[in-house]
Amino acid sequence: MKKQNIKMDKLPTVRRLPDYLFILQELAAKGEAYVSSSYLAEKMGIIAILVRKDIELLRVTGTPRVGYPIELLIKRIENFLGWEASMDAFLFGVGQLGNSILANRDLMNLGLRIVAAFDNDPGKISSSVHGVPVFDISRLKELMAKHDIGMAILCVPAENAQDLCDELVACGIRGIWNFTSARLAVPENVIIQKEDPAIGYAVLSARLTRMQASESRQNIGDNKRALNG
Amino acid sequence: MKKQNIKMDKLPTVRRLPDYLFILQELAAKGEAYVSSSYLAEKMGIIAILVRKDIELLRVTGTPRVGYPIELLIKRIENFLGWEASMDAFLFGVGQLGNSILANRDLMNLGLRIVAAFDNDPGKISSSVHGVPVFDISRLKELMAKHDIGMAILCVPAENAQDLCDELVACGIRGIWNFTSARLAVPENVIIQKEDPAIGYAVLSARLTRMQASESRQNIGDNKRALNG
DNA sequence: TAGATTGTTAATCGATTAACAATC
DNA sequence: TAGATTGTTAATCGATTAACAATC
Repeated sequence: MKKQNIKMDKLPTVRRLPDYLFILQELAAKGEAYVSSSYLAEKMGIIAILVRKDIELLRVTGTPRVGYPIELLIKRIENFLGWEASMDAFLFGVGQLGNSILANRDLMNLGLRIVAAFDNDPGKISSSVHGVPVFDISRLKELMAKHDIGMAILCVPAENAQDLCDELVACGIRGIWNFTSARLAVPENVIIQKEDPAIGYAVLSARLTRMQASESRQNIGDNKRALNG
Repeated sequence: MKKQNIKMDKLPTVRRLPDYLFILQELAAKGEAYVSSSYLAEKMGIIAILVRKDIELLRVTGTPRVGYPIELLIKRIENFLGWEASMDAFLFGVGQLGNSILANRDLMNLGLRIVAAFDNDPGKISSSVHGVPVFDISRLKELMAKHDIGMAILCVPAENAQDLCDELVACGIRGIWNFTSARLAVPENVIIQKEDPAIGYAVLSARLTRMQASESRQNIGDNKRALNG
């Protein structure tokens, strides 16, 4: 049971790919065939050379003065992410958070198919929440055998997360998308992706704090200038 | 209107701080006074020297053979993130996602106080959702004047996000936590933190794909060895 | 041809890791 | 004193950025 899985190569690029994909799909829908690195850069808020480097990684070559072929870019991004085929998933914990993930159309559009949800509250067992059947957690093994499940989405209370995780690992799950605040320990061959709102909150807080500090420094500077002037 | 705000310095460290904080608070609750870098490293799944570098950035010094003072670490992390005081926020869009954020106790514990929520559906206006009053969006300006709001949390449909964002900027908001899939354009002095589940999904997908590929390569290797043997 | 845009090679920058001296 | 752990300095690594040649 290790806490850390193998490091992902090219992580910054991978993190940008969904955004590229979204922009490219918009262009494709408008009937565009080619896109320049500078166009993508402007849309993404990054610089063009970085876009070209990302595209180089996707092994797509462009044409000077024309740009890069949009359909091929889309195909290569999907290939890079393993998104050519849709992925079947189970979701655990049909509370507020679980519900909001079941309702998320964006993830569906990216090929995530939540084929069943689980809860241990008998009141939540039902034939369908956002079109997904909800089962008692006791039926996990039975239903795992019936589906080819690529990942489990965890939205249960943090205190139940490790136990559930162990059960999932025992059932042979390879990917866990962890929306709980629990730090899960898993074997090396299981991949965990933790989704922690505290991180985004921390980054935003830190930037706001820095900005306010720099503004008040500037104000002091302004006052000084005013006094000097 | 620029899409990109100024780059955050020391972003990788900032992203680790909430996790440190959580571990340190657990230790403090158990009555511990000191912690070693190797203990923190093991809990976080990183190496000890990286922990020491992060702590160096927090300007906390330790004692050889004893470790680092836990209370001071906590204080310095909170200071670094601007978390000494709680932050008042408005939340926009009381759908599934908005509800799940209103229900999130972890964020409350980090000092985020959502003092009001807004929606344009009359059916959702109520005196309290998870203890937070829900107002019609028309009352935004009036209520902005009454509170010292540090950030806005956006959970509205993506197609309404830019309009709302413009209105918030006009009201003087400085920080926007964007849970919609919209790419928002704001002036340079407004900070946006986008929370995009597609990124986590992409990283997990990519790692699963890589792992499967390396495993099947290994199997081929095994077969070859078997054939050769 | 002229000019825009890609592709390549090198430089820079920042984060991580290593080595080891200092210190309790 | 011996040994564990911090603190410092340097090395490495990977991502970003710059410069410019190649190409349509």
